Formats: sequence, structure tokens, C-alpha cells
Amino acid sequence: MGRRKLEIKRIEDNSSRLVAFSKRRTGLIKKARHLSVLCDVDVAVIVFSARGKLYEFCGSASSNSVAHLLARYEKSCLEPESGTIKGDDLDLELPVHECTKFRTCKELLQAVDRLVEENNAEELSVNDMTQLEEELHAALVETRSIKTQLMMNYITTLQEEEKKLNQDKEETVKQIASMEHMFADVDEGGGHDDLANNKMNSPQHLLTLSLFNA
Amino acid sequence: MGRRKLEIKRIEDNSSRLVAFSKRRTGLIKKARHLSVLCDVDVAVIVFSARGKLYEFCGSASSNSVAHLLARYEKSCLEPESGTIKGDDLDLELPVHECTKFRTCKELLQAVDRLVEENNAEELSVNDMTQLEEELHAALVETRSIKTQLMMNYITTLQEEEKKLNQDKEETVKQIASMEHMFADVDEGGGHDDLANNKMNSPQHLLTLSLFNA
DNA sequence: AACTATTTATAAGA
DNA sequence: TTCTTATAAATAGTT
Repeated sequence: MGRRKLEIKRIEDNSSRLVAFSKRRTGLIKKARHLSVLCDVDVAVIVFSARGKLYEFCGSASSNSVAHLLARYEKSCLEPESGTIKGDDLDLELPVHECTKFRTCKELLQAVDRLVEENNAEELSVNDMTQLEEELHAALVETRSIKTQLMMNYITTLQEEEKKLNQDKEETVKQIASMEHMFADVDEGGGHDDLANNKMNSPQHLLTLSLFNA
Repeated sequence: MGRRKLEIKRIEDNSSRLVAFSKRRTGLIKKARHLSVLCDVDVAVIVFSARGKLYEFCGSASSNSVAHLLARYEKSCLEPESGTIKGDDLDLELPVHECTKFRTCKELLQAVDRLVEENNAEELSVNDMTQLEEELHAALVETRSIKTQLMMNYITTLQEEEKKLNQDKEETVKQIASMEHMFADVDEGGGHDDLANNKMNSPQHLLTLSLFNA
């Protein structure tokens, strides 16, 4: 909304960033107030500047303090997936996550469709297509990079879990062993080792497979 | 920011209020994300709908430098690439043409941009990324297909032109030959064949080169 | 801090 | 509801 289009990334120029912070913080809080008043809902905004200074806003139909709303927020967080609590909700509102999560993918598809659609009507040059090709390729590379990162994170998580489980198992095996020892004292015999060993089969395999069902 | 100026007071019409809530809530969270990213600060937004449903946003500073890859394309879209052919006009209407021609490409870019932008805020699953990857790949294949078609069309056009020119030349050569014949009647000799042959040099080469300057 | 040229958000309308 | 359009609002760069 200024003289030129602004990329949404950290403003490197120190002075500009400070000015933008002042303007946008004011704007954000104004928007929050409008939302609160126009739609008669509870809104809280909390901002910490780079130097740690706190700016806050709270607009509410009921009370008017951030603390109050935060309390409600924490309560809401502690209750797992409660969402709407008031009365007989049929909850027609779609979950926030689903909506924002897939909107971009949908938009992308529509854009691509429109592009292909209009290719017949408009005369695009070979260079135009080359440019678009490069763009798509870059996006694809980026997407794969993010995907790889997600998978790596997931693998790390699973490995940690596996490690923990293996430790647990080791302990269990020891316990079983000691139990068998006790039986041996009475029963004078018997290897039930197979039972214990069967519990340790191929965790690696399971890990690999479950990765693609996440 | 709509068709008419809106008083900042509770919207009494139930339907309008709900629509406004949806739009403005989305807008507020978007603004919050922008403030967080642009100014490298921590921002939190909490909204409770009238029915008690929670919407939240939390952004801490995190870098994201994909946008600059797209800047190049954006720039090239905005600058006039092909001259208008109509006479001596200082055409004020040029932007319209350019705009319609590149709208779809621009939209695609914005969609991709938004996607990457939201990756930090939302937790996307590996499957989400796989889906996007497939979509991008499909778009890329389609783009290349269209590009190839454009190139084939262009080649066909050039070949036809070449054929026509060759026919013209043949005729010209014949004319020259007949003229030389006339001279020969007077001059009694002389080969000026080189002159005629020089006009026929390597049309294939020129075709291949000009293809990439279209 | 005030000024605008532009971009962005969004109220209505289709 | 979703998409489009006209208009209001926000704001980036400038003075």
C-alpha cells in the first residue's frame, strides 16, 4: 500500500524497519479495534518490539483487559479441541487450520488452470513460456526442499522415539530375564528366550513404511 | 475499504456481520504476519468469535528469502517487452495490453509466493507438500508442452515464409538469367552467376538463430 | 511529521 | 457461497 510493492521479508534497512514498525503496529491495532467493534467479538493483540517493549490491545464485548482474555485463551488451550462450548453447537464454521492450510494449494491450481485456459486466447511468446517454466521449476525445487526438511524432522522424531522404545525394551528384557531366573530356581530348567526376542523385530522397517502414511 | 464508507460501530445485520468477521479476521492475521516478518518482531493475535470459537496467530521472527527469486519475474512482467506496431502513437493504452497478457503468470506467482509465505506459519504435512509438488510438476509439464507447440507453430510459419521466399528467388534468378541472356546477345559473353547465387545463402541458419530472439 | 502515489483490504453486487 | 468490482484505507518512499 505504498509507493512500491513490498516483499514480505525482514526490512533490512534499520531506519525503514523502525518506521514501518511504528506505522504497521498502529495499523494492526486499529484493525483489531475495528474487528472487535464491527463484529462484536473479543480480540487481543500483543506485540513485543525488537528491544522488548510491549504494545498491547484488547477489545472485548465483555471485559476489556488483555489479562482477562489471556486467561480465557489459556483455558481454551487446556481444554483439548473444545472449540465452541456454548449450547447446542452444530458448528458450521470450518476449522481454521483446514481453511488456511489448503487455500494456497487451491489458489495455485486455479491460477494454473486459468493460465492454460487463456493460452489459447492470448498470444504468449516462447520467451514468456520459458520464463514461466523457470518460475515453476524454482517453485518446485523450493517445494521439494521444504518437503525434504519436513521428512528429515519427522525421521529425527521417529528415531528418538525408537531409541526410547529400545531402551524400554532392554529394560523389559532384563526384567523378563530375571523373572526367568526366578522360575529357573523353582522349575530347574527352560529357555523362554524366543518370547523376549520376538518383541524386538525390525523397527527399521516399520519406520520406513510409516513415513509415507503420515 | 468497500463500496461505501463504514461507520465503526457494531454491524447490526447478522449476515453482513458474519461475512465481515470472516474477511476482517483473515485480514488482521495477515497483517500480523506481515508486521512480524517485515519488522522482525514477535506478534500474537487472539480472537474469540461470538460463538466462542478461537482463532489465533503467533509469529516470531524467522527468515524467508524465496520472494526475491520471484522479483525478477515480476519485474520483467511489468516492463514493456514488445513494441506496439501502430504508427506514431505515444500509446497510453499499452499498460492494458501488457496487463491482460501477463495477468495469469502474475497470479500464479502470487499464489506460489503466498504458499511459501505461509509455510512458516502453518504446519504443513509431508503429504501436503507431495500434493503441491505434483501440481507444480503437472503445471510445468503443461507449460513445456505449450512452449513446444508455440515453437512448432513458429517453425512452421518460418518454413512457409522460407518456401515463399525461395519461390520468389527462383523467379528472380530466372529473370536475371533471361536478362543475362539479353546481355549475352549484345555482350557476347560473361558469367555473372556469382551475383545471383550470393542471394541464396543459408536461410536455415537464420531460421534457427531467430527462433530464440522472438 | 506531512505528503501522495500505489498497493491492499473489503463492502456490495453478481 | 464464491467471484468480481468499485471504493475506502493503509502505507512506502519522499520532502
